[in-house]
Amino acid sequence: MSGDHSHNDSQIDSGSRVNDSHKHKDKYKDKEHKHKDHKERENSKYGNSDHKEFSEKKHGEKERTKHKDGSTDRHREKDKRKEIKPKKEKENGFSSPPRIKSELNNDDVYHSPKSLKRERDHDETEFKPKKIKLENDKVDKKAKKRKQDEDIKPKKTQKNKKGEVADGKKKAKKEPEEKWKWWEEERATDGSKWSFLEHKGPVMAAPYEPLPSNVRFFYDGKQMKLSPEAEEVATFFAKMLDHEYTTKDTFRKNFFKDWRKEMASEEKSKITDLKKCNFNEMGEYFKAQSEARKAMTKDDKLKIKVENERLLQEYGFCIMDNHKERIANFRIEPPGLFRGRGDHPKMGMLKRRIRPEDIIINCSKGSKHPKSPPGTKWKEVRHDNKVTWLVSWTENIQGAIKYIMLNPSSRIKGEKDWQKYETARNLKKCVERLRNQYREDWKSKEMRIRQRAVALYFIDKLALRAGNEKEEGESADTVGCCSLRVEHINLYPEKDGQDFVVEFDFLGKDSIRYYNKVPVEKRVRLLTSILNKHLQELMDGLTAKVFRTYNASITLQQQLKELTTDENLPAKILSYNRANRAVAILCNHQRAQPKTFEKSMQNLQTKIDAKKDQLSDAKRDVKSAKADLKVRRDEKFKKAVETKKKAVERLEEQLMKLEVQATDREENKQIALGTSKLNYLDPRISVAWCKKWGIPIEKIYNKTQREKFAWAIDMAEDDYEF
DNA sequence: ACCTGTACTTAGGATCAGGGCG
DNA sequence: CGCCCTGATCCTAAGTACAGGT
Repeated sequence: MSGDHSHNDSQIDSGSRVNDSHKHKDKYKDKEHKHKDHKERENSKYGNSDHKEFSEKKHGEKERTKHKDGSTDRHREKDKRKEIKPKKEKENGFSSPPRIKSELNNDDVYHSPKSLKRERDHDETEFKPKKIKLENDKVDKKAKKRKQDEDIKPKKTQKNKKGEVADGKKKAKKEPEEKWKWWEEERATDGSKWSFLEHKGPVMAAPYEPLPSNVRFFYDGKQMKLSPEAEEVATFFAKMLDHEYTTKDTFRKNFFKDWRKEMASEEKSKITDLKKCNFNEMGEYFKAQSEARKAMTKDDKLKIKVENERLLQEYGFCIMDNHKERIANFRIEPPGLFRGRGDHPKMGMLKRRIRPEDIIINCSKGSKHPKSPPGTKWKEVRHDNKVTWLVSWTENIQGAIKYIMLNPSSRIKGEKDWQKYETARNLKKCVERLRNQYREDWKSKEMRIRQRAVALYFIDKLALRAGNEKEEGESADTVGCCSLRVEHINLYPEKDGQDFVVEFDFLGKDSIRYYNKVPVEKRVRLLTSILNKHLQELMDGLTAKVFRTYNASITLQQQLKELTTDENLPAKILSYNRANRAVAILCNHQRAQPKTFEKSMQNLQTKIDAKKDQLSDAKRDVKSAKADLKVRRDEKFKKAVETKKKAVERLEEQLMKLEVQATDREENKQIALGTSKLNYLDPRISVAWCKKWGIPIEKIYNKTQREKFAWAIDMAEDDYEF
């Protein structure tokens, strides 16, 4: 932790969220690339009470954006043409080396990638996508089939479309057909998400099993038998006994209030104070259960595994348009106590059991729709092919709708993902124009324009999230760009040798702290709907989040270019991870340092030391073998020398691997790479990199990831340019 | 203009499983 | 061969975006 909380002491005009931006603009402009962004962040999930007060509310107007037809089609047409990009490219070729290397603990050294990335990108000029009509005229390359970047447009057409409804019904053929390449097919253009959909419905939560009678509950020291309803809720609490949640006031209060609602009337009149409740036996019981589970014979474990597999086979797949597709979450969420993240006002509330009567099923009219459990009814069975979900219900804590949808490997998710990256690539083509524009807009005499421009600037430069409005008191107090409040920012005319530094310190999504100091200006206040409306006018399909995708992907591409050296494989992988890490830092993807981190680091160090010892022994052996050889030139000794040398080499390689691993792990202790890899990085960049350097894709993507990115793995060539 | 509801992506932590190791 | 760690998977909360109604 950098522990730098200095922001509180020197309040420079915190009230001036007013725009006097332009004034400093020019200098910023020029020095932008020389400054270093200090980016530090600390994990402060759950906490950080200093962020609590609201000195003001958001306000402002909201606007509606009408546009868009169906949505899917949004990007359709434009995406049709394929283009061949000229190799060129060098995103922003410029220096400002990211010292990814030392980023940790060196807050003043590490330049958050964003700053490097954008200082200038001359793309625009250099980036001239030509829309080449011809099919693969570009035979050049391995005359492969599709060339990387024809945008989302699929070329290999096929009939389907209307025909689907019909054939859909005939049960997808044997299915596991040879890996279906949906990306080679046409997409629907009418806003429909599917033509045929059949599934088995959700797996309901297991019914409550009352505790054995020897597991007792005590109130005020006296044993008390609870009604099953009250007992079930009590077990939820008992299961969390050693979690710190149960010590929090809000949690306890919410829990107790909801618990009492489930009590029978005598229970309710007796049990009036949570502090007098003793759940220990219950807690112990569950602990014992989980111990027992761990200790099960492998036979029993196997049984469970088989059963799970059966469930998966039966409920884990659906038929959508002739293909059997994996469902992501086919189980209904079981009841329990709500665990919000951060300082959530509703933590501890009872998340109630979902009954069939709460559930809406969505499927094809002509399909065999799932039957509700005996004696029950679904709330509704509908046939809406304008949406992708199979099952939905309304959750009782926030009143939000929950859905069962398909796995990321499915066509329906994959297409959308692909489209997302194409939109980001479109942004690449006009990002320079947009940047010039918002810089111009800083000078506008209209406050709204200036605010909008400043917000956009931060979203672009710092990859902040949009910051939708939230209902106060309904969830943790977190913000994004458009909802930042004065107390989240401090302005310093001068700090650490830089002029006009803005210091951000706020809790973002999931109550993850964002802390960063950056030279720049202004303050913001507007609604995301207004911002997005503006963005939409600038580029079809553009919204605030596209900037995150764009900046993440472009940063990866650049960093890979910059960091990859012609070394051994582990070193290359390290480079990849560092490039990935640069993105994760940009996007502020954090994780709690693993509890076992120190220990595992030590273990690794022990291994390294041992390896070093072995190595020096081996080296000594080589020497003595050589000496022997000198004394007596003889095949046998010669061989011995060779063998020993080999051993040294092997050990050196192993040592190097371990050291790389240690470096990687250390640099990564508080950084989560998975989120960006899964959601922000155009997978084609990674695939191309692997191809270019001859690295097996398995080193970068695990099985699940390869499934999700099958489309990219299949289509990207080594020269793919984002 | 404003509000509400819906759909879908993004997110970190909890839990699980299986491979390496003493 | 059981134990320990790690990476994979599961879980579901918390975001973004936009439509539609008034």
